[in-house]
Amino acid sequence: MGLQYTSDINQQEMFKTYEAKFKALSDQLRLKIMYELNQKGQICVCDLTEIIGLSQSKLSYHLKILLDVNLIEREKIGTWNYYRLNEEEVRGLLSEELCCIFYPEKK
Amino acid sequence: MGLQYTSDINQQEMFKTYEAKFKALSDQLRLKIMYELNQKGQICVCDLTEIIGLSQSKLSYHLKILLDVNLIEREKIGTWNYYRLNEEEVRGLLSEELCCIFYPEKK
DNA sequence: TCTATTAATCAAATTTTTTTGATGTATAAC
DNA sequence: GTTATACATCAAAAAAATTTGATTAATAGA
Repeated sequence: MGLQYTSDINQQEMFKTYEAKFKALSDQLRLKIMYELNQKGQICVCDLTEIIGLSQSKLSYHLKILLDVNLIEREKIGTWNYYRLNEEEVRGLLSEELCCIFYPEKK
Repeated sequence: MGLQYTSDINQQEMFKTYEAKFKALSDQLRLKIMYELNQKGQICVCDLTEIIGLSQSKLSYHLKILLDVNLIEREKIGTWNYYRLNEEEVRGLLSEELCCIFYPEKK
């Protein structure tokens, strides 16, 4: 069992949190990003622009949205920023059927 | 090449489908609607306006968005339209932790 | 040092969503 | 019939998200 959200304040906070997470997922480009991160495990921005065919600033914009709601993680290595899925977060949000957009098989 | 072409099309269709579903969920009011439908099982629009405190036209607008992506179902009984969750759909999309926004216990 | 590459961020323009109030249709109640 | 309630839908206004191009800063290599 998860946490109990009995008070209206907490409930409203909870809805706000999930609103942001679902909003982050409600975009084809960002779903494609999630998919590619899942496929490749970890990618730098420079490679993602080629794979997805987005301008760099557009990609940065969408990555930030996913990062802000904790669906993906960033690691800086020298000049490059590598991104990967936050699998725990994704598993807590999405059905096993989708996890982790779109997980090839159960672990 | 034809195969690849076809699979890209399907993938794009898939992303479009999930984009719409997540977009429907990416709103506090609609999450609250989902929550109340889950709590009450089935509600008519007239009661929902009071419970959620929305104008009727606004509520109809948001219900249609959820209905269009198959997350909720409608049944007309006399003058009233009753809405309820589409549990199968919700289970196929969301984690057990959330299902069905926010399912009280596992079945 | 000078130059190229990586990538975040900003402001302006554009596009999409949401809200609001009004209207229309159907059923029910008197 | 007349009136009230239920609810979908429309068009215009308001609000929010996205795109674009430019700028900036940091690192790496010649």
